[in-house]
Amino acid sequence: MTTPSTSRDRAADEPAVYDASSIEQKWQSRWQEEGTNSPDLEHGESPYYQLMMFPYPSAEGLHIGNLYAFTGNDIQGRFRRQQGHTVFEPIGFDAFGIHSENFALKVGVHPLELIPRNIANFRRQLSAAGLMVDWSRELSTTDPAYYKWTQWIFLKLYERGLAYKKGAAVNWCPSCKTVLANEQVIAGACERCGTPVEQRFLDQWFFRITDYAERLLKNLDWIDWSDSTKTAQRNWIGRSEGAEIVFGKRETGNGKGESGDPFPVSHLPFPAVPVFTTRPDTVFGATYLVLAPEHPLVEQLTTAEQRAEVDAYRERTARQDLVSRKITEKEKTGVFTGATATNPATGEQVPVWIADYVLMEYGTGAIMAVPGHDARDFEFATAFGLPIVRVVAADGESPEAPLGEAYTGGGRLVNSGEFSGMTVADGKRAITEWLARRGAADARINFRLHDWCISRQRYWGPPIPVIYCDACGTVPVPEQDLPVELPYLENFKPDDTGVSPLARDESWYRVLCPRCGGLGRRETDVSDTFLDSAWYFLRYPSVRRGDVPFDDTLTRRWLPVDWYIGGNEHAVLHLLYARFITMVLHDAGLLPFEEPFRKFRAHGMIIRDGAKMSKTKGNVVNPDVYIEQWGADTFRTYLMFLGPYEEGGDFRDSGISGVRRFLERLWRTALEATAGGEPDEAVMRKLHQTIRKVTEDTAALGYNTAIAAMMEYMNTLRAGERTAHRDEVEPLVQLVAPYAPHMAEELWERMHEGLSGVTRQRVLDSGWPVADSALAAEEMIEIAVQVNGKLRARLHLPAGSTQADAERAALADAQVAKFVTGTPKKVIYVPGRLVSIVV
RNA sequence: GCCGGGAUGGCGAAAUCGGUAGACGCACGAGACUUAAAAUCUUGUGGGGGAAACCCCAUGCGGGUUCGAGUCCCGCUCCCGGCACCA
Repeated sequence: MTTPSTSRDRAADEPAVYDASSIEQKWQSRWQEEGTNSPDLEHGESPYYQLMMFPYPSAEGLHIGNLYAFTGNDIQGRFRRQQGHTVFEPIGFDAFGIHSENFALKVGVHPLELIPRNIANFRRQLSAAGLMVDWSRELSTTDPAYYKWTQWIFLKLYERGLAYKKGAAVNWCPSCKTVLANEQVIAGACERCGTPVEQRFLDQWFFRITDYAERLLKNLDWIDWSDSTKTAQRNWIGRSEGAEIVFGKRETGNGKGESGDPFPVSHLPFPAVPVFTTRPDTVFGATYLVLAPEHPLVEQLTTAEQRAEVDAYRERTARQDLVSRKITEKEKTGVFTGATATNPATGEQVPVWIADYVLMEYGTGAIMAVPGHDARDFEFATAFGLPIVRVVAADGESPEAPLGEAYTGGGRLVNSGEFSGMTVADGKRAITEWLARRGAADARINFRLHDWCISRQRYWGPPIPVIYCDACGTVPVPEQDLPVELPYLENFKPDDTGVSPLARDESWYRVLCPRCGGLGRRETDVSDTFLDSAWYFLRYPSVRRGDVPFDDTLTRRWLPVDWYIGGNEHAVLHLLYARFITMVLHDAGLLPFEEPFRKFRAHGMIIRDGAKMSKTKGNVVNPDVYIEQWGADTFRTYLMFLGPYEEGGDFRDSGISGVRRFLERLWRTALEATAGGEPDEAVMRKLHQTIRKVTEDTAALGYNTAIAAMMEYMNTLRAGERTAHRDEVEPLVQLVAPYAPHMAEELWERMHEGLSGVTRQRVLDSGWPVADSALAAEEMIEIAVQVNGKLRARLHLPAGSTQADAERAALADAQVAKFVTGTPKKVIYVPGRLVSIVV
């Protein structure tokens, strides 16, 4: 072995120029050659599944928001790996869906051609960013080997009675002749052509996610997720406790039926109308009823005189799109049906109206209107001259005090018979029980969560694996016949039939019934993209298995996901659906857990120069340009430095240079470091403080402050005329490795050049430095001295100083003495921090 | 309207079991090196007063609790994100 040349000699020979581009290319190809990022999933110790939300591979390429998410995720993964975990950081592409399809239509290229092209571009960009991604287990939702199992999941739900078909309203653009998602309806018009949107009823497949509402809500209490995400899910699930109250049920009864049974038509005009309310305590103030215009009872209730008006109103509502119907600011409209119903509390007859502010899909599709204590009802009652009665009064308020607006606050019941005087809470309970005893009410819990409509009358998605047979009805495609492959359609544009373009390919949809062998017809709708993404994390570890969706052993070993990072824009839909599907598979005995993600954190949004990035503003950051100019290491580190990861940050070009300077200083300092002599004690103290801070902050996503701490340490290292000792620098290279992985590897290699044994070791597998609290401890501490709360002096005392020492030193200080006359009234001591003197 | 999150120097931001406000970085000023520029290095930088030592003011606005408040409480304003006639 030759005499090891020190880095210093080397630095003297050739100038240590930091060439980011060549270093990054070198390490990216090494990682690929050495399989660095493909962990041994069967045997690797201490598995750690670090997951990021997979991207939709758009034609524009990687968005800065994606890269921000991925970098933060990658740093966490690398950090865990250095701490000794076997880290699995997979990637895939969410490439089905309307988004891709619309884009393909726009540019006139088939998605089958377009998507692989986009994915290739994404691969290039993601590699250039230096992500520790396991490319050997990449997946795409559009791959038949993947969506075979998406279809299989549909079958599992179908088997369990959780998939069903029913008619449902959709937005329909009569000009584009297609179904629109709610997001595609802008102010009641089609976002593309501006034509007013109508409602249509189509048969659609639904998943019974509402069966899981209670559980989806309950588990939120214990899963370790961002609070903002949990709150969003809670609101979305929208649990409401209340009662279903029946209006119009005859007290004496006719000997048949429990509460809620609609009376036969012959009983006109008193059919029973069940309503849902969260305020059963206000039933004495219910002065009229309102039904959704499409409520089935409207037909029976409407009197001959009102028929024309009611029909006209219903028709008008039906023409309206689903979005603008739900606009709050809109003026209230409605029509009287001519019928009245009995208020079960007062026994009075109240008029029954229909109005579009009542929605058929929530509760019973009918409400008891309490204009005195509900803002919407108040508005309606005012518009149509309906009676307004006060049944709740705030403490000290007169029961007869007039209501200028709906009073929705608490207080005591008034004008409510024997219940007057009760609090709102007691009244709720008591009145519900009272009505229940008479068969006119039931306590009830309602959710605003609706069943998940998974049907899409589109082309670019996995065909729903169902066959319709005249003899057998709906027949699921047998498992062994999966996948039902999406056929190549030259023309995949949606048309005016309102059914999927797949319905044009007769050779595809004409099949034999798997049950009876007779003539059958495939379902021509495809499933929602959100179904593709509701289970992809289960597939990653088992992506090489063709025979099962997910391997048992691998799943037990790697799932649930240890840490999931993604945007809060998916707080409700994707994250809720993923939880739901996991629960269903758990209930089917296919998964040993019911929550898919142990830990979820939402990253923040990244804006630019104080404004949201958008193509129209022309302030979109193209990662390629920045990586080319500054290098991936600088770009990554800068992205993480601009603000707290969970809050996002403001991207400004001017800030990048500071990060680049920091890395260059590190580069020079490391290569100039000497192995001779001893490290400096004060520097080592700072080093151990830095290790502690970077470790804590990195683990808690405090990337910006972790970077600041490393910069601070770099300033310490470079203070004065000295050359750093390699023991002072090596741990810093390890700390910076998750942030600037290429440079760290290069430095690590150069610093160990000529040394045997460790030469082959990569910084990624070199471990994570451990802070030594003894070495980190300060010898001297600074104590602030306040007099009457104002800072008057700073004392430097030995670390072991007692309260008495500190007080003595404080009072002895000249500056302090100026403000302390006589004996202090009180002295407060905060150990190691301050002395507060009150005079 | 409801639910989250936020407001701190010229700018991005630190600091929240209440305890030295502005770490780190950008930008800017001064200096060193250079024929010069760039790069690099040193140094200064919240506002006001003062020759200085120091003093006063300052974390969106108005109150409060406290020896002490960016942090806690009450009442507002504005910004961002989400949901939105859910009874």
